[in-house]
This record gives sequence, structure tokens and C-alpha cells, in this order.
Amino acid sequence: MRSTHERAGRVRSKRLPREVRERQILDAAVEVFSQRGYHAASMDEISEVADISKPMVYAYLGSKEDLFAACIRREATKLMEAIADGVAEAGNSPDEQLWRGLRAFFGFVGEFRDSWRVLHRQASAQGGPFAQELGDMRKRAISLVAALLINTAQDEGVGAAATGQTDALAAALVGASESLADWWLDHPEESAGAVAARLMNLVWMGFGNLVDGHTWQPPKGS
Amino acid sequence: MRSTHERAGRVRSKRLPREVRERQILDAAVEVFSQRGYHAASMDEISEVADISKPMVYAYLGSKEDLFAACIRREATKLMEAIADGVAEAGNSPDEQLWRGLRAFFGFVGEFRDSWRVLHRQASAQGGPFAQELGDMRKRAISLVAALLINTAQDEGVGAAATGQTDALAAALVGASESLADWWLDHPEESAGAVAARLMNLVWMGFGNLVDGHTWQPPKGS
DNA sequence: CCAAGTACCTACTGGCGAGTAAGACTACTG
DNA sequence: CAGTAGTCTTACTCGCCAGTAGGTACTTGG
Repeated sequence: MRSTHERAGRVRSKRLPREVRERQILDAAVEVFSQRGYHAASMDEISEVADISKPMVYAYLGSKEDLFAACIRREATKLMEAIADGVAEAGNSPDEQLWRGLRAFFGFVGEFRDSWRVLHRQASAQGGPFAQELGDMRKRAISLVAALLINTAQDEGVGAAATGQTDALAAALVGASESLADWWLDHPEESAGAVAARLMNLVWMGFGNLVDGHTWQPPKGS
Repeated sequence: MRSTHERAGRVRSKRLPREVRERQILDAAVEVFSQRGYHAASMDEISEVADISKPMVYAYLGSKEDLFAACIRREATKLMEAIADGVAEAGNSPDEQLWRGLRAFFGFVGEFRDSWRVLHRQASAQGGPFAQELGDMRKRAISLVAALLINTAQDEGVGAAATGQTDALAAALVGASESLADWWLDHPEESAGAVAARLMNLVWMGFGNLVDGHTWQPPKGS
């Protein structure tokens, strides 16, 4: 006879420290939220995927809302760090910064599809207090891009044409990236770099120039 | 004594033909879905907003899923027609076609905010059979844009630079529009035309050119 | 070896919401 | 006026799911 708590299937690993369980739970939650959406995801399924019982989920991460917010926070932080690292690797040239940022973003999406889905598709659809959580992160992303664009404009000593529009342009750029990332999920035959390059071309050169055969080329070091 | 079915509050209008009721129900559904999201929206609330009892909703529009799909279909059709009309008003010049299409799109979003929300935020988040319904419409939009871009490319006799990328570029462009539309909902001080012009500039000229002060100008007739 | 704390469980409750049963009212048609 | 077709209602059922009560095992420090 086996111990009371073991199940018919695989043996549940036992007595792990809180820290580890919390990570497991968050991983499971990201996976389930990303596949089902917030409302359709059930705490029962999350606990099952996390290979732990439901009360533990509540004990460690709190209510369903709390759990979702925690997912958003963790994944969004990961994403923002990836992008910031990418930009930091670039020199001062604005187009290279933009390029590295885009590459980092698409790299992240390719590597952590669930993270991306939960961030983009799920969070924005909910009206609750996470929309706020996620909205904040999104605003930080837009601000980062806006700052980058403003930098560019000042570097080149530009005037009225671009400044004052940067927020809107940053929003458009972020949206284009998001949308292209979704498109990419359905067309995985391309590499992250190739997708990033397409967007870079569109955004930097403009469609009018692309049509004339003038394209943007990445600098030597990647 | 009043008739059995009247309520304490305002008198419920009575015995309207099916056609009218269906429109009321769809209107209510779009409103509620747009505010709450698919799962959080309840059929009870929808029937209440539509000022009719729940079984009528089921009798006329079927299940919750059916109802949602019907909303998507109706609103998406409205949107696609608006854009197609806009493009059709333009001449043969590709930039003007793009410009008119963008203007029509942002005009629609400004006029029918709920429609836009239900289309963009809600539908894409659900994994059900509506994602399909909506996905189809979105694909049609992307195809329309892609066709327009291909036209442009051929008009100008271009080769490898742009063709073969058109699908991805169209996806990016559609995404940029969507995202900018969301941004606009939070910055309503701008006119639809101004927002459309910003995006047109970014997409047509490219950020590199904007920075140098080279902007795109709308043709005389709007 | 005992106590105390922490990890962990099974088994429930309570409410909400999709969908329906069963019929009542109204209007038209002959 | 009788019959029929279409509109419309109240008042349920029933399943699902967030959240909890109340306890069991392991483990660590004395």
C-alpha cells in the first residue's frame, strides 16, 4: 500500500520549498491563461498543470486576479528587460538602437510564445485591474520607444516634423510590432531576425522608398 | 391594475417585429461584449440592455456563441465596407488609396467605438470558433491591404525588394493602425484625419525621412 | 523523542450564469 | 368569433468554478 496522497499516475514530487512551488505555479498559470484566456482558465486546471493542489495556489499566490496580475508582472518584466538589454548593446546610432530593440523583441516572442500570448491577447481584453497592470507595462514600452525616437530626432537636429508626434508614432510602432508578432506565430518559417528586418525596413525607410528599391541594411555586427 | 407583464420601471415597448428585435439585441450585445469581454458578459445583462427577456434572445439569435459570432460578422462587415468605400473614392494613385483607406478606418473607429472594441480587443482574445470568424475578417483586411501594396509595387515596376514581403508588411500596417486606434481612444483631442495622417507619414515616408523633415502631404481633395 | 511549524491534501459550499420548460398574450385570417 | 402563428414572459434546472474548512504528513530544532 502506498502513502495516502499518491495518485494512480505519476508520483507527485513532495515537499518542495515555497520559492520553487511559486515558480511552478506561475509557469503553469502562464501556460493555461495563454491557452484559455483569463475567464475560461480555471484554477483547478492551473493547479493540475502545476502538479499541486488548489489550496496551495491560493495560499501562495492569492486569488485568481492576484495570480493573473503576478503572471503579467513577471512576464512583462522579462520582456522589458530583454528589449532594454538589446538596445543597450547598440551604439549611439539611432537606427541601430531601433534595430536591436526590434530584434530583441522578436527574439523574445519566438522563445516565449506563451508569455507573449498572455501579455498581448489576454491582458488587453480584460477590463479588470490587470488591464491597468498590463497597460502600465505597455505604456513603459511606448515611452521607451518614444524616448528613442525623440533621441533620434534631436540627434539629427530636426524640428516640427517629428517632435510632438513621437508618442503617437511610438504607439503605432509598438502596435505594428505586436501585430507582426502575431502574424509570425502563424508563419513560423521565418527567423526572428528576418521578421525584425522587415519591420525595420517599413518603419525606417517607409513604403514609398521600399517600392523604389531603397532598403535599409543592418550594420555589420548582426 | 396594469397588465401582467409590465414592470415597475419604464414600460417595455411591446410586440415588435422580429427584425427590429434582432437589431436591438445585436446593438445591446455589441455594447455589453465591448465593455465586459466575451466571458464576463452575461446573457442576462444583454437581454436587459436590449430591453427584452432572455428566452427571446435565444429564440432569435441562438446561443451565446452564435450571438457573439453574429456581432462580429455585422460589425466587421460594416468596417470593411467603410474602408472599401474609402479606397474606391480614391483615384489610381497608390498613396491616395492608402490614405483614403486609413482615413475611412479611423473615421469608423471614432464613430463606432464599441464596434471597434468588440472587434479588436474581445474577438482576438477568445480561442473559440469566433477567433475564426474574426480571424477571417482580419485576414480579409490584410489581404485588401496586401493587394493594395502589391498594386503599388507593380505600378512602380519594382522587384524583389517589396514583393513577397507584402503579406508581412500588410500585417504590420494593419497592426499599426489597430494600435494607433487604441492610442487614439485615450487621446481623443485629435481628429480622425490627423491621426490617419500621422500613420500615413510613418508608413509612406519612413521614420528616417520624417526625421530629415521630409513629410508626405495629402492630395488636394481631402 | 517531542513540539511546532510548514507543506500539503480531500472534500466541500455557495453563487453565478447558460440554457429551457411551459405557457400567456396579441394579431391576423378566414 | 375560432384557430393559428408569432411575440413574449416568469421561473426554473443544472453544471461549473472560485474560494475554504478542516485536517494529515513531513521535518526541523531542541
